[in-house]
Amino acid sequence: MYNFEIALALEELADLLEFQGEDFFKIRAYRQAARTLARHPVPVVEVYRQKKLAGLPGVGKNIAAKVSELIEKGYMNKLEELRRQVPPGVREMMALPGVGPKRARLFYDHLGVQTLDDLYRAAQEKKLRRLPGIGSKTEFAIRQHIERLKETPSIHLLNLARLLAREMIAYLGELPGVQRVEITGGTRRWEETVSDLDLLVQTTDWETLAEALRSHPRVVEILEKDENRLQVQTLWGLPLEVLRAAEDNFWPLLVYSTGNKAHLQKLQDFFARRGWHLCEEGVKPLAGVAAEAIAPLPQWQDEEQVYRELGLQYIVPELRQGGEELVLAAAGVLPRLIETGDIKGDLHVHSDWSDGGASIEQLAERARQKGYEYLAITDHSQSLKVARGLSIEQLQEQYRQIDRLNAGFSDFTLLKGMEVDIKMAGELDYPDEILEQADVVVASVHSGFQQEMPAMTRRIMQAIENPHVDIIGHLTGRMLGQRPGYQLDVEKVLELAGKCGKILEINSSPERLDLSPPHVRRALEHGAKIAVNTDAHDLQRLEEIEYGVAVARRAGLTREQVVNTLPLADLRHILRR
DNA sequence: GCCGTTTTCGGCCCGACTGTTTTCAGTCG
Repeated sequence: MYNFEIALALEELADLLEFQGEDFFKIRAYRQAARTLARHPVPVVEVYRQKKLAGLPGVGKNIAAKVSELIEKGYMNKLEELRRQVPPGVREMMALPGVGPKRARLFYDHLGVQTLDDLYRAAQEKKLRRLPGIGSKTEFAIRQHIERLKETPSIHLLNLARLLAREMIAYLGELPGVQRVEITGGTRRWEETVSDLDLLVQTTDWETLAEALRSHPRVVEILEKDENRLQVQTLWGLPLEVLRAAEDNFWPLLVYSTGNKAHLQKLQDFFARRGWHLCEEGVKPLAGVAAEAIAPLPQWQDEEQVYRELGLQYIVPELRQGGEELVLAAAGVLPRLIETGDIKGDLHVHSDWSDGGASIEQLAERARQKGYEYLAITDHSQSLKVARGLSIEQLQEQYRQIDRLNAGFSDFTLLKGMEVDIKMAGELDYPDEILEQADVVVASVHSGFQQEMPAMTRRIMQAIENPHVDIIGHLTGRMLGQRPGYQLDVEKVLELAGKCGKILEINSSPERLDLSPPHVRRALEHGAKIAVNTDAHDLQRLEEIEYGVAVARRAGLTREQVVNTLPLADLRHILRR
C-alpha cells in the first residue's frame, strides 16, 4: 500500500466527518496526518512495521490505530461506517467550486439531494435559490460546473498512470509465458493527462495472464476480454488496457499502440512508400499494390528498426504528435532532447520554513544525492498566511542559515531564493531591498484567481518588469482535472518576458505541468528562457523533475534551452547576481 | 484528534473574496 493511498483514506474520512459537522480541529488533524503520511519519505507501511506510526508529526494514538487497521485489514471501520451514513454523492458535491460541507449539508437536509444528478435537477428546477444564503447566481454557477464536469471526459494524472504501469510491468513480467511487457499509449508519450493506461505484452499464455490480473490487489474486475485485448477496471479508477502482440509483430505494434493518431497517419505515408501498411496486426503488405512494389518484410528486432526501415531517424514517444517530427526525422535533423540527467539543480523548492515537509538540510542532502550542483530554497512570502509565508525577519534568518550550510559544502551550493507572491495589483510581497538579497526570485500568483484578463495580464507583466524577478512560477495557475488557469493573455506576457530576458518555469508537478509545450515553444520564440522546476514540498517530490523534463521534451527542447542544465557559474551569469 | 520548557487542558493560522446580505456565512488558498 502506497503512502498516497493511506492519505486518501484519511482525506475521505475528513471530508465525510466535515459533512457531518464534526469539530473543525478534529477534521484538520485528520488532514494534517494525511499530509504527513503522503509526504513521508519512506513507505508508511515500513513505519507501521517498526511500530513508529504514532511518532510521526500529527499522528497520535488514534490515527495510528486507524492507519494500522487499514494496513492490516485493507479497510478502516470508521470510514466504512461513514460511507454507509453519508449519501454517495457528497464528496463530488463538495468538490464543486463554491460548494463545501455546509452547502452540501444544506442541499441534503432541505432538498434530499444525494448525488450530483439530484443537485443538477434541483438547480434546474430553481429550488436552490430558495435556500438561505443561496441566490440565483450561485444556483447558476453550480449548474454550469456540473455541466462542465459532465462534458469533460474522465482524465487521470500522468504520475498515477506511470506508477500503476511500473507496478503492473513488474507484476506481469514475472508471469510464466510472458516475454515482454511495455508501457504504451498516451502514458508512454508522457501526455499531460491520460484517459487510461495501455500496456503491450508478448506472452505464450494469455489465459494465465488474465487470471493473474483478475487476482491482482488493485484490480476490481476484468470488464472485457478477447484474444488480444483485456479491459480492466482498477481500484484507482484508472482504466487499464492490456494488448497482446505476437513475437513477430511486437515492435510494429508498439509503434501502433503508442500513437498518437496524427503521428500514425503521417507515418502511414512512409509505410506506403515501401508498399506496407501499419495496422493492429502489425506491418502488412499494402492492398492493391503490385508485388514488385512491396519491399520484403524484415524480422523486427526493436522499435528503432521500424523507423530505420522507413528511412527515418528514431522518433522518441514524446515527439510523436503529428506535427513536424516526421519532416525532421526524414531530414535527419531531430534535436537531441534534454534528459533528466542534464538537470544540474532545482530552482523552486519549499522547505519546512513555510509549507514544505522537509528541512533545508534534508533537501540539500537529497539534492546532492541526485547529483545536483545547486538547489534554490524558495519558500512562500509573508502574505501567503496559509502556507506560513516567511516574514522579512524569518527570511533573513533563513538566509543566514543557508550561508552557514553553504560553508560546509565544497561541491554544492544552496541558493537563497523565495517564491514571492504577485499581489492583486502586481506589486510584490517583499520590498526591492529584500528581493535584492536573494540569489533567485521566483514570482507567482496565489490569490485573486477570478481577476479579469486585462487585470491579471497587467499584474503579471508588472512582476516581470521588476528587475529583481528572475523566474515566473506556474504561469497560468491551472490545476489539471481541477481548474483551468486564470484569465490571462499568455502571448503578451511571454513577449514581455522575452524582452526583459526573464525565465519562465515549467512546473513539474503532475497536477500543474504549467507551462504547456505550446507555451514553452512560444516563450522561446519570444526570447524568454526556460527553467524546469519541481516546486517540491517534500523530498519525494524532488523526483517529479522527470515530468517537467517530459514537458520540455514534448516541446522539443535540447539541454541548451533550459537554464538549470547550466553549471552554477553560468547560471549566476543569467541571474545577473 | 494532536500536542506540550505555556505539558494532561485548552489551544490549534488567516485574510480575501463572493454572493448574499444589511452585517455575514461559506468557501478558498
